[in-house]
Amino acid sequence: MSRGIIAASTYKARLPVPALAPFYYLKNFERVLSTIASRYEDLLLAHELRFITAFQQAPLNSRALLARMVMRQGDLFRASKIEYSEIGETRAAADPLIEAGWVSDRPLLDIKQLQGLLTKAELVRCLKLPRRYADWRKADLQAMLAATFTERRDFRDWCADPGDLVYALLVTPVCERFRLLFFGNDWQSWTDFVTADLKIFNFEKIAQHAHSRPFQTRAQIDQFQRLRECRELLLDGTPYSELVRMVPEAIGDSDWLEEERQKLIFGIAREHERAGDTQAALAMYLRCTHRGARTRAIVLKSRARDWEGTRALCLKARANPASEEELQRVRRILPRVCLKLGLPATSEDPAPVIPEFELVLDGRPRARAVEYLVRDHLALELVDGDTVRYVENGLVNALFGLLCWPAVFAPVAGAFFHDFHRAPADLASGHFYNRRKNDFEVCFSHLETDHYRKVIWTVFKKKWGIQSPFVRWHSLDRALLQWALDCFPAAHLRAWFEWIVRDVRENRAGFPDLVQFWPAERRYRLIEVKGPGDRIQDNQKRLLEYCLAHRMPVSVCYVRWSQDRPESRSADGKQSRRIPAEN
DNA sequence: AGGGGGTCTG
DNA sequence: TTCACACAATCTG
DNA sequence: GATTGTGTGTCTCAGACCCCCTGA
Ligand SMILES: [Mn+2]
Ligand SMILES: [Mn+2]
Repeated sequence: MSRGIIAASTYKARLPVPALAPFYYLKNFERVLSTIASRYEDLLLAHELRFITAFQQAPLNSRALLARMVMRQGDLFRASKIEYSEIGETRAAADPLIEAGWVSDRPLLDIKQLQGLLTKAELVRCLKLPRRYADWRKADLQAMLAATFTERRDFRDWCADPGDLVYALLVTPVCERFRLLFFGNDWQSWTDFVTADLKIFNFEKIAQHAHSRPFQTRAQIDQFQRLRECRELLLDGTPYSELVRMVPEAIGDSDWLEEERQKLIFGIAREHERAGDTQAALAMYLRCTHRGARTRAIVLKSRARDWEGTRALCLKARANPASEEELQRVRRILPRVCLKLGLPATSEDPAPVIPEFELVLDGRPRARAVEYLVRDHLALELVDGDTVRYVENGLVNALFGLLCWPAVFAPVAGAFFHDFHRAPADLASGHFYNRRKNDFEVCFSHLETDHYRKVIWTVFKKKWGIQSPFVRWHSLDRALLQWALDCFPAAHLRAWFEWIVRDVRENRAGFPDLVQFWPAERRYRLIEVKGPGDRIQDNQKRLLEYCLAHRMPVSVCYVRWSQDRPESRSADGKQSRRIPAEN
């Protein structure tokens, strides 16, 4: 084989790989540092300030290397994998950031760290192992090597490769804290800069003056980190007595931190419950303000056969329900409890009857999601099969997100911290709607005239592709939107939207699987598909009942496979409630 | 050699 | 920091 | 029937790369 052929066969045609500008990471890290320095001027500790100052005074290449390491995953990097354009071509003989101990260019690596840096083939070559080890599975190789090599060595002492070295990032604690100060959470990372700059994700632009800082005091920062530790301990199955002592005291000066704290307490109570320690769980639930805590307390009390206590809690919950779910569960539990106590069951309106019909389909079960089969079956008889769509929550959420775009991204204090928000920070907080009531009123008022169609189309075109918690762009197209605007009455839109803002977290999900449009008649219906063995979920039931109360055309389609025997479901009185599949 | 799963990349 | 589904196990009346 | 918990498939940004498996 000639060299040319080898070269041609090993050459990988590189599709347009996005390239980052020279010193890309440095520029962004400097932006971050100056943001943090000015925003947290009053809160930074001496060693954090010292780091910032030392960084800013270091020479270009030195800064670029550190910035590159901070903003990428991991804390060990092979020099040969870092492009010159990222950090510059030459390195100073004496690097002040290395001398200060922020970075090391000769870290001692154990065999496992070395293995993380090299492929299996490279590892075998570097360690001068017999060629046959390259055929071992990597896990076996790792076990064998761990037993053979127990010492830590500099990379250049492990490998005879003179051209390469390894850098280690040693300031991880400070950088992790800066990440927290910048993003206000611990799930976002510096890679958001990259994905945003490459236009992989587009974020709504929030005016700088509307940005706030997530932490107002040093104590809040410490409390957040404490909560994070507790969450990790909880996952590790730490003894609860120890864990409970770790939980911070009530946080009076930050709503969202206190909510995080309550969420942690709820999680700990949940673990108590699972471990069978009902007493402790109940006590924690009763003191916990996290959504759902009171519901759990009701369940535990009724399980303990404390009927009086259960009833008292139920009545309290019914008078002031924390959520639709709580109300639903109280409605189910309270009659049973009253029965136990010999009290007359409080009269409730009977649950509305959800229209349903049955569809008998051929074909193998499980071949494809049953929703698609029903969609295609319904589409068969239509001129335009596209008018039946499998949308689930996507469509109504998108309409809501488009009409209410200005409210969702309203510059509320404490909602936006940086340029990478998919949603305001308090979206799921329970205060979300109240803090934007006026903005939502403006948006909803468009529904009183035909104006809302224009508003939705305008936002659709103007904001296309921008991340939103309610709009998933790839599941939207113009035809779908057009039919939705033609066929959904404004009153129905308003009812759905009010349902969503009532409890964003809980009520944005549960919409039926399919939507069918009759554009000529400006008519629609929603269909929840249920395969055999699938029953209506609680949140679907709540939404369907709400829709029925607003006289919307919703129904449930029960699917039966043609080779199966008819279910008893169709044998009893329910048959009469069926509505035909057509119309 | 080729496919699938997982991870990293920009 | 998904959501919905399929299925199993358990308890209750 | 109610309830809870489990696993799974779907979504993730697409493509390159690594590792492992299968089967000629
Ligand atoms: Mn569904
Ligand atoms: Mn369904």
